[in-house]
Amino acid sequence: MEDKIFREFLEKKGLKFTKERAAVLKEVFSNHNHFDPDDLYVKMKGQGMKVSKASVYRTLPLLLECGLVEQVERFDKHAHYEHTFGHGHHDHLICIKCGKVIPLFSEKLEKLQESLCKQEKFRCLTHILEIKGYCSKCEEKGQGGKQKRPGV
Amino acid sequence: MEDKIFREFLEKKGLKFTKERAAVLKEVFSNHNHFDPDDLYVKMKGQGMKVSKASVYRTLPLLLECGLVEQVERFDKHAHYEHTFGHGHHDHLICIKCGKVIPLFSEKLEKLQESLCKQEKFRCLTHILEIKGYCSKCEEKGQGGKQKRPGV
DNA sequence: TTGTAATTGAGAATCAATCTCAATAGAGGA
DNA sequence: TCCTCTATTGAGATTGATTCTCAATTACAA
Ligand SMILES: [Mn+2]
Ligand SMILES: [Mn+2]
Ligand SMILES: [Zn+2]
Ligand SMILES: [Zn+2]
Repeated sequence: MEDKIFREFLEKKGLKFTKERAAVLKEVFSNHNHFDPDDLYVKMKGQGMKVSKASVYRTLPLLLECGLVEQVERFDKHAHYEHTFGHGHHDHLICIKCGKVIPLFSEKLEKLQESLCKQEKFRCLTHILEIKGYCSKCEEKGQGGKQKRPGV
Repeated sequence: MEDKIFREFLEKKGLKFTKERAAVLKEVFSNHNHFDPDDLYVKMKGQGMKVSKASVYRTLPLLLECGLVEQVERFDKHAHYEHTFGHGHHDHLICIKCGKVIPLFSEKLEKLQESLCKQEKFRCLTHILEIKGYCSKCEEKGQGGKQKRPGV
């Protein structure tokens, strides 16, 4: 399914559905975790797949452009992604103590954003909402100890 | 005012309110624009102020920690900030064609986020909401032409 | 004044991301 | 099939923001 979408997207742009691009796509959709480009590259190499780092870095923006993946939690120094096809768009609650990422979706929230954009005559295409704080576990344990993700 | 806040914050941490830190603070509050660390450094140098890049990069996280500045629009490759003291928190609409950044604040939106967090038993501290699309001007001009900010 | 710890700046180091470029692959045409 | 043209690839070099290192300096309190 995502193959079809990607293939058609590439065709429309006069680009080819090569095995390297197919491999990246496949890996991206192999599970539902968030990932960063290097993770992906290492994992593919580990499985004996044939790709270069350059191809990974070149393919991800294409997947982004055709809407198969979205970027998430860029408070780290490098980009993170997740595939979105087959899921819906969602936002993220991020625990600054343990690093846990909790997906959040609210129709009401989405609608409200849309209506606010309309008021500004702004045509909204995408958005990123990241809420940072303490997850229930870390909250009850108290906030002592070292943050896993300082500077947030 | 912001001097007082910063000074007390530093004191509480056993850090000193040095002239370098004071200079960065002053520059950050000299106007209401968004900025990035290098801009700030160059501007300070241009005015003959005495700072190093290292001090700028060291001071900004402190200002972040004490709530005098917030980070915004990290879709560029480097960090951007704005001072928030004396303003309220607000979110941003970002035009992917011309790069314009439109501040947005909605009490309703903030409250809704809070209540969603409560449902998840998540203690929310901060959040970043960035909505990307076309501003009214770019929308009416049509979307032809090259994006100023590709990859968004 | 002296001791101690924090701070500073210059430059080196890091490291994600991008770019370069020669070698390849693939599609279509002759 | 053979040729040509263009897109693609990977290895490695390069970039550029940020962080780190470390010797020199400063601030402060005893
Ligand atoms: Mn997610
Ligand atoms: Mn703003
Ligand atoms: Zn947690
Ligand atoms: Zn615009």
